[in-house]
Amino acid sequence: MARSKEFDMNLVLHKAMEVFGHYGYEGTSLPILLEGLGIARQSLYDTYGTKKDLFIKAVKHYVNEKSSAVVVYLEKSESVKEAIHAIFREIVFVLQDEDRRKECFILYSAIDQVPHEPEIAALFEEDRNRLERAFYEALVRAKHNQELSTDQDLQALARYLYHSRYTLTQVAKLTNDPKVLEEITTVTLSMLEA
Amino acid sequence: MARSKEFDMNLVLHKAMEVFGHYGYEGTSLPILLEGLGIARQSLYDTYGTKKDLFIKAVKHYVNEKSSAVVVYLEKSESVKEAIHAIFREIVFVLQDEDRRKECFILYSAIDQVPHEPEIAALFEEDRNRLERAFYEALVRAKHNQELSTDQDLQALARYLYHSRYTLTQVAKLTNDPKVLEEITTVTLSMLEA
DNA sequence: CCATTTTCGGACTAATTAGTCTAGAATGTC
DNA sequence: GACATTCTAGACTAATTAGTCCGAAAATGG
Repeated sequence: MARSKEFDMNLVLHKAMEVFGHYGYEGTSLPILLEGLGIARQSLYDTYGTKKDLFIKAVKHYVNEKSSAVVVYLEKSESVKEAIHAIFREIVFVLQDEDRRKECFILYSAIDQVPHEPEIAALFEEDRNRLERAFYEALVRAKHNQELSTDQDLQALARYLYHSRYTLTQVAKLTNDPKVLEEITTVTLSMLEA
Repeated sequence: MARSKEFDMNLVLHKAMEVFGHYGYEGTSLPILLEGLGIARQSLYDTYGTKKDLFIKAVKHYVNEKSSAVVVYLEKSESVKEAIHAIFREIVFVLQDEDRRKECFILYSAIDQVPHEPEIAALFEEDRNRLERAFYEALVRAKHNQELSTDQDLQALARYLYHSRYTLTQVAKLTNDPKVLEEITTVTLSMLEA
């Protein structure tokens, strides 16, 4: 028999998120990428394919992981409002952590590639459909429960929530003040109290 | 005497916004940039300096131009609410126009460079201070006029408005549907009716 | 110990990068 | 028409780019 694979796929993908998030897709050179991943050049090509392949893998992993958690929250929670608050609390919390925030910025780099990489564009279209539906259904449920009393268009509100979550990483790029993220989130979610 | 300058600085800067906005700063190669600008290589270096110099000039021009208009709106308008609506209507309108939207995306590329280019970071810090103050003072005025009846923290609301305007370009990157921008803006500004 | 596979490191290529230089054509003022 | 300046086009450099190839070291299970 032979030597067994020793790369932890998950770990490497998370490191890739950090590197791509920090330098952007085009801004990440092979040497920088390899140093960030801690593996040799040949190992990258053997195991993950080209730089673009790895980028797409990392983006898919990030988006799917986060979005799945959001869907679970929305579907399982007793209180829809509390679920939504928890979802935003989570992303704000991560963005406030000096270390954990790093990988979030791959989202920004990924959106940057939407016009140039059809696979990335398709990924976000699917993600948007999935999450907008999840938000919408949760909002409908909350309305029926009388948990929600707003008379807003729930479809529009769902879209608003979907994009608001993602735009927090842009806000985080513009300021390091953790308070700002909280303030903005507070205002954003006050929408649910109308 | 001699031949006179023939480049229209404004025109070239706007073309630069479109190119950098489309390809991103790192994604824009010299050949692509020159073709987009419609000038020769040497003319670029003679007139605008390096690629980075031109990028920074274009970003500054874009941000200052747009933000100055916002400040004017906020200071001169009779109705603060109407001014804010007009400000958002304007950006949504531009983002809906197939041609005019192109240059808006330099904002996205610029924010991408905030962690790497101190001059860009300083520009946004100044811009944020200026606009948050302008929004805040307008909101205070509206509150005194009884035009605004919300009991939100006006400082937080000002920050929210500042970032909401900028995040619209991220939304525009994710979808071409012009209706989405309107919907999201409607929800965003419904905040003022609380 | 052996066979197999993984990993590594460095050499290598071909293309592309930003930026400089040069020579000449175009343009405007006197 | 003479002169100063701008603009262009292309050659050129030195560095960097992504990706391939090769040989040896390391590790694993039989």
